[in-house]
Amino acid sequence: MIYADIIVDISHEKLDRSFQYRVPKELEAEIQLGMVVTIPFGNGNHERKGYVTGLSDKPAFDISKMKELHGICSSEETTEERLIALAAWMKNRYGSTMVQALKTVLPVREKVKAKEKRYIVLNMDAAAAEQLAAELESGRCKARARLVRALLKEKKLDYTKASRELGMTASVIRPLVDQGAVLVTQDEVYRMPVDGSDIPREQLSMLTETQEAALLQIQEEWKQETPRPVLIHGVTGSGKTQIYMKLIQQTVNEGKQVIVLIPEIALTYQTVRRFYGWFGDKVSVLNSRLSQGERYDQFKRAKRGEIQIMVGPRSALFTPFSRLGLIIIDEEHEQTYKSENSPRYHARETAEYRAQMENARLVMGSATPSLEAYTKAKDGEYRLVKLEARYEDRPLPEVTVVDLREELKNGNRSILSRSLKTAVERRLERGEQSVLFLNRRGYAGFVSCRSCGEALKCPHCDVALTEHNNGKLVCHYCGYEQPRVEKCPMCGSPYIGGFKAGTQQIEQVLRKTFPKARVLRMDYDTTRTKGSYEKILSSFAEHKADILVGTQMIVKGHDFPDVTLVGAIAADLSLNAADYRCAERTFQLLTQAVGRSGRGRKAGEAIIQSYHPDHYSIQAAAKQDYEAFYQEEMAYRMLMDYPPAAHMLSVLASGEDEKLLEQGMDYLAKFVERISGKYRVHVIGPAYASVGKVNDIYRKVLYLKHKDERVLQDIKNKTEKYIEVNSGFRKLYIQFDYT
DNA sequence: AGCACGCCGACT
DNA sequence: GTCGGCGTGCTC
Repeated sequence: MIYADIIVDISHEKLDRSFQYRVPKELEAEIQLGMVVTIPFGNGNHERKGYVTGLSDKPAFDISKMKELHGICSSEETTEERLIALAAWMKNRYGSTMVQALKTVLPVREKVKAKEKRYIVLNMDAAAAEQLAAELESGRCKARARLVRALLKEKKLDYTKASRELGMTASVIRPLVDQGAVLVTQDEVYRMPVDGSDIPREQLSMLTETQEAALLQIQEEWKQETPRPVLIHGVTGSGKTQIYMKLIQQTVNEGKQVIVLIPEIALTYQTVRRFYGWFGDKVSVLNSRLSQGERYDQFKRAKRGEIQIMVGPRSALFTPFSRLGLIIIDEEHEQTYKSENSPRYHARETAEYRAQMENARLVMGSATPSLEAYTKAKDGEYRLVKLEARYEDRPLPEVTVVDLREELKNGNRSILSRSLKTAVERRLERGEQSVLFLNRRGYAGFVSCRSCGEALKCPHCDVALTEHNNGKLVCHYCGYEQPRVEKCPMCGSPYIGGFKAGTQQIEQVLRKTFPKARVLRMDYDTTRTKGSYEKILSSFAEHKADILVGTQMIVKGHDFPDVTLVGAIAADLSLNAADYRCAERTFQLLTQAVGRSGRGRKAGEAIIQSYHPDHYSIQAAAKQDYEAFYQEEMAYRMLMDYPPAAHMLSVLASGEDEKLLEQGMDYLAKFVERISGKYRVHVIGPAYASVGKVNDIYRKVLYLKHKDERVLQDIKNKTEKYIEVNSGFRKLYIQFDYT
């Protein structure tokens, strides 16, 4: 006897789990993981669709109460099945549940139905409704009267909103529907995220010689029997985009479809415009601001073959194309390609798998490839294509690294070094623009005591509080607020204050130092409202300001031809993050920043301020020398057994009970040591996670390192089982992640 | 989501 | 007692 775990295709959080059904004898040979089946469900035994998420020969439920599944839906939806197979792979690779993997791969199914616009409307005129309401009130039907009254005020009510805000349940609404008093309707109109119809069509521009050579190499690889993924290593401004466009065009001409992944931050109106300009209505663009409904519409259009090209962030990878021919990942090194939620998949790996599964090609590009990808390219797993020349042979900007320690020794306590100050002055005189950025990733403008060194922390989240302009101290995790303090709560010293390194402070310094300059600020605070991001960028592009100051978001992918100076205020803020990738991130950011200078006809300059001017990531970035950085960084990773030299698995546990968490993690660490003895796995921790406490939930983490990924996978599977059978872990939430 | 169950106030 | 509204909980 075979039993199948099935996820019911109904959209509700309550049904977010699987149910077990008997598989009829005649279907035993045929049934497979990921298939769509029909099942009787619920009290009325309504027939519904479900997905097979597990098969077993042992029942996990009282057999006398178990129903038998009806049949297999003939695989009309082959794309869907392939995506379910992808989900199954993700489940194994990243260690999530099948439900979570399915939800990631088929957001269509549950999210859509949940968000599908259903409305309640009156089915009678106002007078009749008024009478009905009165009748219902005089009777005992208070809830129904409430609904009718609400409908009199607002003739179209959102179904879910109505049930939440008015406390309606189906048993209130249904009798009214049966009675014919109201109607439940739903509209199904495509909502276009961006209307591309008014954007003029453009011809693809001619390729330069170097671009043409790169294109030929890629096409040559595609002619191989089993084409490898291609990694384009092209310096900033070498024109990778033009190559992508040619490849997309070629693929579409072959009658196949294309997915283009772009980091969220680069999905600006400019980018979207370019795609529409080149490919018109063959393209659809996704972004995270789209509602679930809008997103679903675009997926549906893709499934029906109405579009051939999908552009979007990480999640666009799951576009249900049936004839997928090419996946492009731009800015392959970007952190956003790694999902933060379970399954914590990486878009590069997952794209590689999907491409292989569907016989599609994969092309990645970056000016600063991730160590993982570049290592694979070096090992011949990926085909490496280099694109060295800068577009129109523009020279690289001249880079100066300023030692901030020297500045302090010479009595300059300002955020601006003397060289940066004079450089900005020169731009102002010449009417050119400057960009100054502060890499505050993972860093907050904390308040600390200069006498005991203690920083003020959030009582719930154990992270440093950030000082805002209004004088309040705010926790960026949970939103906790407290007024500014005059004395250090630890030692009573009055010497307590902020570390003045936020973009706001820099903006103030700039305004004071250059009173005539027009300064624009762009950071998380100024880009929160809709459209403000584009507004700031376009007003700077139109030269309505002289200086743009902001966080790293300003150095990603925007072309400002009049910018001839880029300054990194404190390059080493990111170097001090508690993460083995901090040098890589610093190098990437600085390289990108330097590349932003001198994109127009005028020569550019870049100034990097740092307390570690000799660090290889800063030196290599200054010289735009990727290879030098790669050698140094790879040596460090090999020495320390960090990825990609070895593989690393993190086990993150969280729970409300700190004692229990501590005990559980210690047990887990011992268990892992015991079962991994013969493999010599390196176990680190357990330690508190970098954010040790969020909303009163404690978090601890354990790291495992080993050269062979399969060893870690084996340990992960065994640990998962151990956790499952041990009731001591019931109250802990445990997540695995390959970092 | 959709169904049964059971509680509770109103009326025979 | 009984009837019906309406919240609650379960679905293999």
